[in-house]
Amino acid sequence: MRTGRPREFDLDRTLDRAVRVFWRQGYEGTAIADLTEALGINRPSLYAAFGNKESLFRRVLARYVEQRAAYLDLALAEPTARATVEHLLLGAADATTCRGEPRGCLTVQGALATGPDSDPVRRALTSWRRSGEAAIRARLARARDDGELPPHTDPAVLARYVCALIYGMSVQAAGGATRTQLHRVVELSMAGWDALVGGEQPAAG
Amino acid sequence: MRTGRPREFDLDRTLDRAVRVFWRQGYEGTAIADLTEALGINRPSLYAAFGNKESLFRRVLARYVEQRAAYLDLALAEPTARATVEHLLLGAADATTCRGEPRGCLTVQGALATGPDSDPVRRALTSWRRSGEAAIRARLARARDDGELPPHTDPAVLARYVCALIYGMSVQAAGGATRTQLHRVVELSMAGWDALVGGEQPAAG
DNA sequence: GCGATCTTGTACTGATCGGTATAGTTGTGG
DNA sequence: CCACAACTATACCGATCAGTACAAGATCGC
Repeated sequence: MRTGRPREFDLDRTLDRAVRVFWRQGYEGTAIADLTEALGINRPSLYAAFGNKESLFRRVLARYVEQRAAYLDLALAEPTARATVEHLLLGAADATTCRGEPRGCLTVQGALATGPDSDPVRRALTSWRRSGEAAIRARLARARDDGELPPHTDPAVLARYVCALIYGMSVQAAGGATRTQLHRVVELSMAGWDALVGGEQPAAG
Repeated sequence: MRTGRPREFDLDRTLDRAVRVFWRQGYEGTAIADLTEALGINRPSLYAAFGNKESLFRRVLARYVEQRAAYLDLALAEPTARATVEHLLLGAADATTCRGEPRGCLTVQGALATGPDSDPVRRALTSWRRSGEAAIRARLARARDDGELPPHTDPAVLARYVCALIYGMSVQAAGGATRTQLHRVVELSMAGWDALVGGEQPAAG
């Protein structure tokens, strides 16, 4: 049995609040004082529960990815490449424009350009984005191998194109773009997909 | 005639160095000590020449836009909407992947998510991006009115789509994407444009 | 109740933040 | 040669930074 004085705050609930602070202000723009105030706990409690600022941010990132970027895995599980891409774009548009939550994407705006001290955090975000791109590329490669996409398509280029749209919409969301506006961008992108890849059905023979 | 001891450093040359520091580290990630070291001047000289950190950043932004984002005006002056869009995308791909210079775009990564203290700077960048989008939208609206684009096209959506690609490529460049990789994305995007808008020629009827 | 163990709040650390006072230096105009 | 103006360099300001020492408070096993 765990002895000692019990913690007076809920770990997950507190972590969720920390997610929003880092999401809104970025890693370097967030001071420990901002966190203790938003979390309603004292400094030593924060350090005891989450370690230093960087390790807290990494836990925040993990929770953000698990909750807010869950659409990624769902999208990859879609039966077709087209559905995957549409799910990705719509998921990004929605996740970056949630009412009552910060605009944009933590993995983009959390630490895009930083001073040397924050380099490890910046690299962690970059690494996460790259792994996401790799997963999308693998999914598109499978679609091509299955004959769903034309054999001449380059999954790497396609994945980078899709991710560029996702990151770009995230930047626009951070700048105040509405969900409706981003949905229009997604519609346009999917129309382009259909025009380029050849409609909603694979080649009929 | 200007009397007094002459300045020992070149203003423009020093400003160019400041551009690179803010470009690489972002607004909040840049300390005055970083600047004085990179610029080779003392703290009071910096303040006398450029004012405080925020006003220096605004001058840096103006110079960056004038030099590194010059492709924007050139693109808008292209004779066709297609040439404009291609110029924009290629210009962004090139400007964010210059050898020997920071990767990405200052107007995106300079202050995408910040603490409250840096809010004015963040808003200034957002405002600049929005004005760029508006200019592109106006150019595309003109193309539609001239009959170059189908009458049902929505210039606002199209402009947001193009800007999303630009910002997205900028994020990817900041994450280490190469110029060649981004050029492939541009090629794909332009193929989509042609497939969607209907080829390189306006309707012949 | 007692000691062990953990969390709490307060108060503090050295370092760094943006910004400046001040004195010394180097030039120009008369 | 002198008075003045602008720049340079050092050294400093209060505030804030991330991180912690320490003592009081709370809960467990015994």
